[in-house]
Formats: sequence, C-alpha cells, structure tokens
Amino acid sequence: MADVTLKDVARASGCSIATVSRVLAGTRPVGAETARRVREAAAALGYRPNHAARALRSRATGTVGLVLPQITNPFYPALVRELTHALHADGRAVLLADCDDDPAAEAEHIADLLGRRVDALLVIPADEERSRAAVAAAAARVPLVLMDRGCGPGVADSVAVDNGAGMALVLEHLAATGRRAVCFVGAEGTVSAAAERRGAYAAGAGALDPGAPGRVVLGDFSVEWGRAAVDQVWAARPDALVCANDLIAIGALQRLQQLGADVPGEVAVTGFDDIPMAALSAPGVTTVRQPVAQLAAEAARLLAQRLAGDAGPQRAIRLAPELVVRESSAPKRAARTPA
Amino acid sequence: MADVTLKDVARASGCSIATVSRVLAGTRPVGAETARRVREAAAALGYRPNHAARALRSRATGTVGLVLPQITNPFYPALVRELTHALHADGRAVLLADCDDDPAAEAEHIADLLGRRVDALLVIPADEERSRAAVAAAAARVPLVLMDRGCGPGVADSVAVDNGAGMALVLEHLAATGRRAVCFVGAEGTVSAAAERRGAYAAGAGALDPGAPGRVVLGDFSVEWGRAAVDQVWAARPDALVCANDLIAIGALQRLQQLGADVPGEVAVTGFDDIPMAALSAPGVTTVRQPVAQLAAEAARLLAQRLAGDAGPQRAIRLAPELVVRESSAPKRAARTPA
DNA sequence: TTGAAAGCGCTAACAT
DNA sequence: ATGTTAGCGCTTTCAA
Repeated sequence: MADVTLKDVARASGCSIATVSRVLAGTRPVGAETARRVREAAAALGYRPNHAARALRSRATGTVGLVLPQITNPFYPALVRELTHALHADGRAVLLADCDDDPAAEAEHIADLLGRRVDALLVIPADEERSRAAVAAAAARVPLVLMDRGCGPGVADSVAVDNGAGMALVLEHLAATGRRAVCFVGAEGTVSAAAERRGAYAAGAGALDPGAPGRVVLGDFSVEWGRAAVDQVWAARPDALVCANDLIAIGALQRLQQLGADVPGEVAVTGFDDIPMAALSAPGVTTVRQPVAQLAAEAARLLAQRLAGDAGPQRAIRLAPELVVRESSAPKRAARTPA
Repeated sequence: MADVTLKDVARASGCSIATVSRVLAGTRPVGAETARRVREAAAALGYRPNHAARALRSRATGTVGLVLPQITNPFYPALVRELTHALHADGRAVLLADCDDDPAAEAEHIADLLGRRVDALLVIPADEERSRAAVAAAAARVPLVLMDRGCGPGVADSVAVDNGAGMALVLEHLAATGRRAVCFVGAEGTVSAAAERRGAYAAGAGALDPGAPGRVVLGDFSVEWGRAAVDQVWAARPDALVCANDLIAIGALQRLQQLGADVPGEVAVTGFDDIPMAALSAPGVTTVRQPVAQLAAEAARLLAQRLAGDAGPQRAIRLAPELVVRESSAPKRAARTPA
C-alpha cells in the first residue's frame, strides 16, 4: 500500500513521467495507444495523485474554504450540504471553519485557510462591519463569494436570497387571507437578513393597514425573543405576527399558545427561512423557503467562473424565495380541529 | 501581496533558508539572536508557510477528513461544531464530506480524502455493513476514528455515547415517577444507536413491568414514524412511550396531542440525543443528552495520540450520557397549567 | 549553531 | 506526440 507515484506508473507503462502526467491530468493530447497503456498501468497499480505535490507545482489545491458563523444555526446545515455537494461535483474539496460568531476567530480561520492555499473562499460573515477587513483582504488574494449575509457594499461577489421579495410574499399572503392588524417581530442590527426583512416590511405593510409599518418590535433571531415579543405586542391583539425568521416565529407561537391564543384563528404567525423545525411545530409555521440548492449552485458556478479567470464586474446575485403556506396562517374563520 | 517564501525571509534576516525553517518550525535549537531576527523579518514580511510544500516534504498535511452521512441530521451540527473546534485547537484543518447516506458516495469521498493526503479520518459510517470495506481499507492507511455509529467489530478506534447507559437512565427515571405500562418506539436495523438502545430497553424494562420488554414497535429514526407508531400502540393506553431518538419522540408527541391525549398527564414521552428541537417543543421532551463536546475532545485526543505514533490496541471509548428531564415526563398526577 | 544541497511528486517549459 | 529538465517551497540530512 506504499504510495504509488507517477514514476512507478511511467516505469510500468514504459514511457516518461511527463507523458503519464499528461494522460492523467488531461492537459495535452497524447497518443491513444499510449494513453490506454498508461491508464491501465495506473489502474493496476492503484495510482492516486499526490495532491500536495500537484498543488505545490500548479499553485492550485482544488480546495475551497467554507467559513461560517455557527454550523448550529439551524438554517446552515442544509446550505452546507448543498454547497459541499456542488463543490464536490466540480472535483473540489471543502475545508470547513466554524467561527462561533466571533469575527476575530473568523479572521484567523481565513488567514489559516489562505495559508493552506485554498483556491477560493465561501464566507458567511459573522458580522456586517467587523468581518469586513478580513474578508476584503482575503478577497484581494483569492476569489471570494459571500453567502447569506452581506459585509458592506462592494467587498466581494455575493449570493443570497432576495429578502425583500420574500417579505413581500408574506404580506401579500396575509392581505389575501384578510389580515390587517399586522405586526412585525424583527431583529436589530445591520446583518442583511435583519435589515432587509425589516425594510421590506416597513415598505410593504402600509398596503394592509396604515398603522402596520409602525407596528414593529426588534430583538434578535432567537426563540427566546419570539416568546418575549409576544408579551410586548399581544395586548394590542394583532391578527398576524410577521416574524423575521423561523426561530422567532416558533417562540412567538409557543408563547401565544401558552397564553391561550388561537393560532391561526385569532392570530396568524409567519416565519422566514423554512428551517426543519418550521414544518414540525404544531401548527406548522407558514414561512419563506430559501432556494438553498440553487443558492449553492449559483455560488459554485460563480466561484468556478472566477477561478477560470473571469474578471468581470463584481456580482450580487439575489434569488427569489418561495412562500410555504402552513397552518399557522390559515384563514381566520377556519375552525380548529377540536382536541 | 505576492507570496512571501522562506527565501525572502532568509534574505531579509541575513541567514540561510534552513535556519529560517528551523526557527519557524521550532525543530532544532537556533541562536537566540538569529531567531529574533528571523522572527522579526517573518512578521515584517507577513510570511505564511506554504502548507502544500510543507505537506509534500514532510508527508503530513495537518488536515483531517470528516466524513458523515448527512449534515442535516439534527444531531450532527453540534458534533461537527465541537469536532472542528477541537481539531482547529490542535492546528489541524477539517475537510468535510457529506455522503447523503450513501455508502458508495462515502467510499468515494474517503478515497478522495486519502488522495488529498489527510493525516487522519473521522468517520460516522453511513451503514453498519456496507461502509465496512471502505472504512477498513482507509483505516489501514491512516489513523481513523469512528464516531457515533459502529461499523462492525474490530474495524477501527471508536468514540460514542454509551447508549445502554442512556436507556437505563430513562427507564430509571420512568420507574421513579411511577410509570409502569411502558412501551418502546424504536428503529430497525443494525446501526448501533438503533440496536444498542433497543437492546438496553429489552434488558431493562422488565424491572418496571413484566410485559414491558415485549411492548416494542420498530420503524426508523423519523418524525413520521413517531406519528405512525402512536396509532399502533395508543389503543393499549401505555403510560410512557420510550422513543429511540428525539425525532421519533417529537412525532409521537404531535400525534398524541392531535388525538387529545394528555402528555404528560396520561402518558409520558421520552427521546434520545437532545437535539435542539427537543427543548423547543411544547411540552419540552425529556431526553438523554449526548456529551457532544467530550465526545469530540476524546476523538481529537485519540487521533492526536495515533498520529503521534501510538500503536496500542484498538480502543472503543464509550462516554456516559446525561438525563435531561423536561415536561414531557413530569409525574402523572401533576396538574397542567390551564391555558 | 549554521549553511549547502538534496530531494518530496508533480507540472510546464523547452526540446526533439 | 513524447522525452528531458527545471523547479514549486519546504524540511532534513550532511558538513563545516
């Protein structure tokens, strides 16, 4: 099982190592008969290229760094899955770094990955501002695609869901099902998911009710905040709670049920992202599904293009999401199945 | 920003590249003054070692492959997080491969990672039997630690939770809170989580009730199965459903609530793993928490030992889990908070 | 303690 | 179409 090298394959197939390299890497035309012999010998010996050597010579490792804030954020596993599949399909391997929501750790991981000579980076920044320096520096060295969250304008290519369009879908759905006293339960901060969803609500809610754009409470993207928010807004008896993500929606749902409120009879609850939990809660949470597979595919495609030398203008790709209607926003008058 | 090499540092600090290498890698004693100059020059130039070259020369990449069945399995993100942190703390990078529960894809990923010269592998096998060949072959080439699931006896070192001890904790807790008509909702198959939990129930449930060990229904590890299982067993009015994992428990809980059953008043429900959803459902699911951080730490330690040359006998490390009591198993007579 | 020199396995000029 | 040769950046003998 000792490592088989090009030299061994060359000896076995009776030609030079350069020829073998050309056959196996497919860089240059090679005689059909020679190619066959080489391939046979390689297979017989169980030849496996040494990526380290290849990387040293060709200055490309076939490796992409994936840097994210927290793999335990319930939206990310699906994204990671699709990204790794898309990249593996292109023959690239994925070096994973989890930053624990810490921009300092993020900067270190990025530097380490660069030292390991990743060909490119996929980054979900931990913080809109404090991630910027490290991301910008890295983007100057290798192709870099930002995902899910932004990192200031003009820093790098980016691929994300169109948060505004998603929020518009929610508002439209609520309008169509007769909700008017709508209230937004959002998140503070400049992270794009927070800011864009907030902005889209403010821009679109006026169509339902003149007072709606002003009915906004802000916290963070957590179940706890969802629970707490209900205590702030329930006294006013809104007929719909538009939550900035599914975790908030699940928290809100729980607290409402605890308070004896009828969801969706009295009040609808909507989320955003379509994490697995959204489908499993009772009632299921109406939400906006991010096109995860397509986001991953776009990111992989963009990366491949940049690696192929495309130096075109910076790109910001936004994909339209899809509304997933579940029981939490069924029409008001719907009778609940008795327990 | 062009790459700074050892040669550049050598020139800047006025000594040979060999000396610089020795200072930076700390392999051999070097004069204090020289060392200082070298370090200064390296810092000033922003030197970053080229891992590809280092790997080629020293036959170690500082990289570990992490191969798992499905990152979207809700138990894995936390494990991946702890594993990457533990390995990064040792200066290693993690190449991630998601196999989509397909042993063939798993074999390919393992072969690719070996070609990329990972120093070691961490594998959560997709299948007890069909993963064996690839895992055994890999284990012959590099240190390999199996996690979470087994892969046949004697294949490689392994680190996992003690499933039997966890199930014993659950049964003990149910006994102490007066449950007797206990029923097990498990999963078919030979994967260790399924088999060991099943076995431990069969072994321990007799202490509660002579008929308990026989009250077993088997499906898979899914919410859907949890729901379906209730329809099979509820007619007999068990006072506790011991589920083989949290997903099953959540499904069972939902179906019971739909049927109007009082949980925990009439029937307790318990899970296993303590995935995030277990805490978020209403009522919260009593479950067995896997010591994820410690599992990761043990795996990293074992790997480091093997990489350091330890050729001791194969090790199977089992860590004791912890019972997390939530509302789903509160004592029968407890009054429910009125809505 | 330090330097010179020989490669690790591979690819890419340059020859032929 | 194929072979020869020169390194990629680093570590590690072997000398000094």
